Amino acid sequence: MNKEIKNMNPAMAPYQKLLTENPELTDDFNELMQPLSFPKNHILDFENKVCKYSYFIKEGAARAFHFKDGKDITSHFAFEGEAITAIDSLNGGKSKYNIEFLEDSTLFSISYEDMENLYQKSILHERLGRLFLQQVYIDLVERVEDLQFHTAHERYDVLVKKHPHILQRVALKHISSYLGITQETLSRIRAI
Amino acid sequence: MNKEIKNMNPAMAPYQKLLTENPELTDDFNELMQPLSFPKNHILDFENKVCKYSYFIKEGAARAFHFKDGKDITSHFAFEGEAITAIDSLNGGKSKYNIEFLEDSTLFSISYEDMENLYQKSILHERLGRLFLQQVYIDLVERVEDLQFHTAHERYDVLVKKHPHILQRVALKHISSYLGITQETLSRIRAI
DNA sequence: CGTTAGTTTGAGAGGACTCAAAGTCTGTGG
DNA sequence: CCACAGACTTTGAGTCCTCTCAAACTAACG
Repeated sequence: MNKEIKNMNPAMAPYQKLLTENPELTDDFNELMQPLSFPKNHILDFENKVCKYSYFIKEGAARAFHFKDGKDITSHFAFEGEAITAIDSLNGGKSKYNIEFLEDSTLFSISYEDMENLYQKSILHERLGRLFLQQVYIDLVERVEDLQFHTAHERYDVLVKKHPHILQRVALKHISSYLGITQETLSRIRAI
Repeated sequence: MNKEIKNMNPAMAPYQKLLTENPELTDDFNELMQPLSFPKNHILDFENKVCKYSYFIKEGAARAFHFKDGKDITSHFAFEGEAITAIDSLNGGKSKYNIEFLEDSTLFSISYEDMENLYQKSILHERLGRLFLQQVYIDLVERVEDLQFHTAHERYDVLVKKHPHILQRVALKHISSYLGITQETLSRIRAI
């Protein structure tokens, strides 16, 4: 959550605006966050387990992935200032996801339980949660549309344009599954 | 919002639980909702306009769609008890979506502005918004995964299994674009 | 400097697309 | 109540994109 505060720009998302206007919110979060660090390639294995934490990347990079028919499929990337979790455990069930660190990373964790307690602290805390979810929801709608009607080539172009840093920091095999295509197809797209 | 209250089941989503336990929340929403009705085929045209309302279907059905390269693409269906809006206007910008009613429909509308005011009314109101978004986010994650690595045939099977009512009430040409495939391909899948 | 992970290249198969045409359904006016 | 027009769906033929399987090349790391 720290980084967003520094990035004050006119197109700031509503949740970022709320954070800049209420620094105590960040403080409250920080109080409950546990600092952690993991080396490159470390895996948090939540498959068939209940994940009880959200992770906020301070330095480094991570991906969420699962296996489908034996194939490794990446569903999410997170870099500095971004969050990652086994999202399907958010309302208490077992997850199918794992989280792998793509670089030596430092991060903070906060348990869903602490987060729920924090939400009860004030209406502003609840609002932060709501506005944050609103933003990630809108972002995800864009991703759905991207997957729904763009060709592999178009999806790659969108990624290059919107998230160029991913290309520079993530192995192509992970990017290909994130785009919903094979490594070979991605390689051929890039060759053009 | 009304229908959810009636549907009490053990796997109730957290936001539904909150509503059943706090009927006043529903009352507050209902107070601000405007009843509306539209005939089949009626279109709410928000393309390049700012949409300021959310709609909750009481009776009937609707879809959100937009045009890509001249083609009509459905991104969302809503039936009794479900919500629909031009989602990309949620933080104030112009939309690319339209909403079409697929049956004669009665519904309620509530403006984003009223909704924001309602959220300020109490922490429970905020919480309802947060939990609702949490649920639709989780649902959307499933849809992303579905699009990301299932074949056209698998996506159709998922739809049949998870949302059989859609098949019975919506024209196949809309279902095909929702699945990200052509009408012809959908027809051939169904023929098997 | 060898081993392994990651990426590229090649050939062939299959799925989904486009364009075109033929059925089928639905609603409206006579 | 029937007939017709327009919308919707199915079927067909050919093409292109993406996949799989296989092998070669390249980079990273101990």
